[in-house]
This record gives sequence, structure tokens and C-alpha cells, in this order.
Amino acid sequence: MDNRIMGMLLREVARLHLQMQRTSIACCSGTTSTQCFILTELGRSGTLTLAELGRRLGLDKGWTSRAVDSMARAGLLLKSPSDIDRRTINISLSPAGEARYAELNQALNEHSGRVMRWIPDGDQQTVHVALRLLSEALKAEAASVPTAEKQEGICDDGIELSCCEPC
Amino acid sequence: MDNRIMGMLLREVARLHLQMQRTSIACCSGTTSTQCFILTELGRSGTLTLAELGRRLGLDKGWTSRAVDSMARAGLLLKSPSDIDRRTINISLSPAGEARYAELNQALNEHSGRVMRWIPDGDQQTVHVALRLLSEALKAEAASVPTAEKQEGICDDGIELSCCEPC
DNA sequence: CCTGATCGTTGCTATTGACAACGAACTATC
DNA sequence: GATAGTTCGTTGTCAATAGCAACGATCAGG
Repeated sequence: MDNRIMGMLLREVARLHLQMQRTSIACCSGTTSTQCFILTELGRSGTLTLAELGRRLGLDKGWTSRAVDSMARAGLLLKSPSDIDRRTINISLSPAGEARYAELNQALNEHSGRVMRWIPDGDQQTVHVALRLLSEALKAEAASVPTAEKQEGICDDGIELSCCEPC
Repeated sequence: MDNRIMGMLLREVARLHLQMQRTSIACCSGTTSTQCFILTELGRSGTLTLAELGRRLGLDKGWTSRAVDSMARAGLLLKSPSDIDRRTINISLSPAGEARYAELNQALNEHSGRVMRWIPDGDQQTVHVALRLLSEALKAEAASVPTAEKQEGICDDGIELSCCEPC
């Protein structure tokens, strides 16, 4: 399969989706896109520690701390210190956060429903399978490049990163 | 097909891809992700006017103006006033911009190539078809909601937007 | 007890992006 | 061809997004 076409398609889909999602969630409730990510991650995974949340979203811990803090002040999240490790804080959805999460999920699902309406019924199964494959592939690839910093172009599996001739 | 699963998958794929793309292009050349979008759009479409570029990327014209301006100062883009409409400015890639575009494309293609390696050969065609379908669907959906502002929930085609009960 | 690592917070900075206002230029209508 | 409305690009302002460095508190392992 040709990398160029595949890459362009993947980029285009990601860009278009992000763009529409932004308007889609901006429209409903005052939720910004980062808040959206945090809510959906917590909604899916339940209680998380701050560092873990940041890692899952691929965000800096400082930024995550501030974002969580502002959402906690807005009453959407609960921060409670952990008993077993007093460095960490358990972050979970408050009832208001749960409500916002449900609301958000509905808006996003309606959005993807509208997009899906443009795809013929017979092809929807194809898209479903493909998205699942892509999701797995992206996660696998992300996991295989854990912290490339010190490894000079070779990751765990010996797949070379080919990342940067010194431009 | 179930909207919930589809929506979650689509969101996850978009989020993961964006995240990895950010690191992928940050690594090679000092190109930021907006610059990346501008370069790839111009590389694909050739000369564009500023307003058209902004519309294609879904970005505010003010922000687009500034981004283009900084890239022009960096020598990546050329701005030349149009003859037929003296309000507009034609924006195109400079030779340096072309080079950066090629370089960028290669990095992005290598990235998607690495992702694709996690998908069995037999399924790659499926993914390819699905991405094409999704891309078309997203564009169609985006086009069908041109400027919903004044239309109160009904778009051109009579598809209701269902956007926002007053949360 | 000491060393190193991790966790969450905070200060600082840069990027990204929306919105509004503006003057210049175009278009259509009378 | 004067006028009103529209579009175009620029600029100012503001908020959201995000990374980095430093810090004190806490933990884990010798």
C-alpha cells in the first residue's frame, strides 16, 4: 500500500474531524476541546491520578494540573488525595462532570452519526473495522516509541525511526 | 451501525494521530503544526488567496494572515498581489517552501508508514477504502452545514442539526 | 539515613486561535 | 455613476493551549 496516499488520507481525516469536533462541542455547553478530552478520558477510565491522566492525553503535567484545577473549580471534577501514596491526587468526575460527560458524549455521537449518514450502509461495517484497526495501530506505534530521547533512532523493536537527518 | 462506538473510535483515531503527528513534525525541521497545514495545503493546491486558504483550513482569516506573514518573512511563502482583484493576495510556496514541503511530506509519510506496519497486509486495502469514505463523508458533512448561524437547526438539505438544546 | 525518582504545583513563555474593527477594493442596484 | 452592501487583508485584543524549568513533598531502595 502506498504510504503517500494513506498518509494524506489519514491526515485529512484527522484534520477535518478535529475541526468539526471543535465547532460541535463549542456549540454545546462551554466545554473547550481540552476539557472535552479530560472529561471523555475520565468518563471512560474512571478515577485517575493527575500524572496518569496527563500521560494518557499526551499532555504536559503542568498544563494538565492547571486544566484539571480550573475544571475542579468549575465543579466538574473532584480532587481527593490518595491514601496509599500521599504524593498523588485522585481525579474523578463529580456528578456535574458526569452530566457534562453524558451531554458531551451525546453531542459527539450525534456528530459522528451525521457524518456516517454520508456513508452507504453497506460500507459502514468496513469503516468500523478499519477504524478499529487504525486505533490499535496508532496505539501500538505510540507504545513502541516510548521515549526515543536517548535511543538515537532505534526503538525497542529495532524499527528505525529515521527521524531527522539534521535538517 | 452504532454511533457511540463509531464516534469513540473516530475521536480516538483523530486524537492519537494528531498527537503523534505533532511529535513527528516537531522532530524534523522547526515546522509547527499550523505551518504544516499551510504548507501541505499550498503544496497540494498550488497558489491560493489568503481567504481561500483560511477557508480550506477552517481557520480565522486574522490568524491565517499572521501565520502566512511569518512564514513569508521566514522565506517559505511568496505573497504577490493579484491583478484581477486588487483586494486579494496570491500566496504560493517559495523554492524554500517547496523544499520544506517535500521534506515534511516525507516525514509524515514515513510516520504513516510506521503506523501501517501494525496493520496486517490483508487489511490495508480495507483501511484505505475506509479512509477515503470517511474523508468524503467529513467533507460532505462540513459542506452541508455552511453557516448554520441564521438557520435555526435546519441546513440546506433539510437535515436537522439537533445542535444544542440550551444546555 | 541518603540518594534518586516521582508527583503535583507554580512561574514564565510561546503558540494557536477567535472576534472585532478598520480601510481598501469589488459588486450590484438604482 | 453614485450608493449601499460585501469581501479582502491587516491589526489589536483576549483567551485557550501547551511546553519547560524549578520547587517542595513524598516515596522506594540501598
